[in-house]
Amino acid sequence: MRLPDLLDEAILAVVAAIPAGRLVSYADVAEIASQAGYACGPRRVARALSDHGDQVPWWRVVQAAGTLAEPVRDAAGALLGAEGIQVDGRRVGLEEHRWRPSAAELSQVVARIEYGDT
DNA sequence: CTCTTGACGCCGG
DNA sequence: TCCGGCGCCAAGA
Repeated sequence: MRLPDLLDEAILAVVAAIPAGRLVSYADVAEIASQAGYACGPRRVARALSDHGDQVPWWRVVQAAGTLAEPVRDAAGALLGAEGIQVDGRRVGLEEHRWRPSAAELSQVVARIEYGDT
């Protein structure tokens, strides 16, 4: 298990900030992290979660089309259902539950990154 | 250095 | 809607 680098920590901090019952896409996480000063793309987010996802609510991160990532489809579906999100087989309502961090929430994320807390 | 490999995304058909 | 194709980008081999 690789040790998380600085960018991983930033990505994890963003995911950790997603409220229960809300969703974001991999690209959203990449965008938020970039706004926080840690530029990266969706594929980088996917890898960070693949390596260290167990430390954060990874199931709140879904694909841009609202579909669940194949390798973790079942687990994600169960966890999301437990949070009251309707799971239609392989898809969820990303648009309806999408989380867009306010300026305040964004600065909180930045602070947690600086603090080194995930 | 090149090549493959993804928990991805966008655009066409 | 569902694919296929291509772009993207960092990590390993």
